[in-house]
Amino acid sequence: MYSCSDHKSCLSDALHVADKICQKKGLRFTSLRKIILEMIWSNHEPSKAYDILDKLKDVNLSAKPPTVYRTLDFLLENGLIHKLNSLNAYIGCSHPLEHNECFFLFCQECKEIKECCNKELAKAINQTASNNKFQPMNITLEIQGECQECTDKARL
Amino acid sequence: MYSCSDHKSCLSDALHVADKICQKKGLRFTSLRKIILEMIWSNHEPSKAYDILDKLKDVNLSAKPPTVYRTLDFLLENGLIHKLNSLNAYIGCSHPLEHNECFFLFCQECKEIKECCNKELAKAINQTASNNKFQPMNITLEIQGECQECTDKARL
DNA sequence: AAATAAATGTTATAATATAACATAACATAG
DNA sequence: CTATGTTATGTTATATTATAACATTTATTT
Repeated sequence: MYSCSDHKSCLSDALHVADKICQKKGLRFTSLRKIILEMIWSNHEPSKAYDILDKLKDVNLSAKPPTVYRTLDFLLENGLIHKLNSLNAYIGCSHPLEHNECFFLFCQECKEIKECCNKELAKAINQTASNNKFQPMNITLEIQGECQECTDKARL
Repeated sequence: MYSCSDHKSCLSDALHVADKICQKKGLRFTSLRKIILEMIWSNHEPSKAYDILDKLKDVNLSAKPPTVYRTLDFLLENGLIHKLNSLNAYIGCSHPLEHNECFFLFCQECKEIKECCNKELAKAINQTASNNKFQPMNITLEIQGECQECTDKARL
């Protein structure tokens, strides 16, 4: 699904923005936090907590589940990653600076995730909530399906 | 959130429709399936698998996790219940006969769920997917927040 | 340099879910 | 009605995801 012409810059941008955000908020972007964010950004596929743990053990023998989950919590709280509830997995946030509701397209073929923040859609969702006299606080919208590239490939 | 004036009929309707659907599809609405669907419909709150298991043990000493999960799978496959991914919980489907995309409002105060099938919103979601050249197959939309009643109560 | 706060280490366990194989109940063809 | 195949349930074991609670280390502030 993805055509990030240069994933290296994709990754380094993410780390740079994370650093910036932490500075701004007076938070510490420790090496553990950086390493885990780096792992999550190693590709555009969602990362599983225990896969992160396994990789982390290569550099940090003493890594254990709380090591990972605490760090994921930190990254989640600060909008640097998102949790995909339908997959029990985590993905880097593609625009942590300009944030509001955002939605996910997950291709079941190539396993890649695309984050899409669409104001029209956000409006429609808020409208639905308000029609139901409901005050939305947290929205999970995850669309599973097939991306164009994979559909095309299947046709060959 | 809910004002089903008569929950007994709410429940019996659900069981009746489930029976009808199984008959139509040539499936067996066994007593285990019926009991579990009944438990899920005992209120409008999402049910957790292991809570169902605990209750089930009162009537079926030998119940074990697969007993519950297999039955949940059956009910899910046949559109009689939905899984709420953001809660790891299950809720009865309020209109299993006329089905397409449906969305959920979960009140964090009273813990009740309202299923809302809104064609406008479904259209907006499909539009977003199609803008991204994406073929949607399965949509998870779960809105957490506060319902009117709970907001009002908090104001007292 | 001491006191405080924040981050990480560590042990244990909780909560959610599935794989694999055994047995029982039901459906149906002969 | 009974042998046979199929569907459902029982059973054992284990995988996966996540958190609680307390100890230690590292950083920050006084």
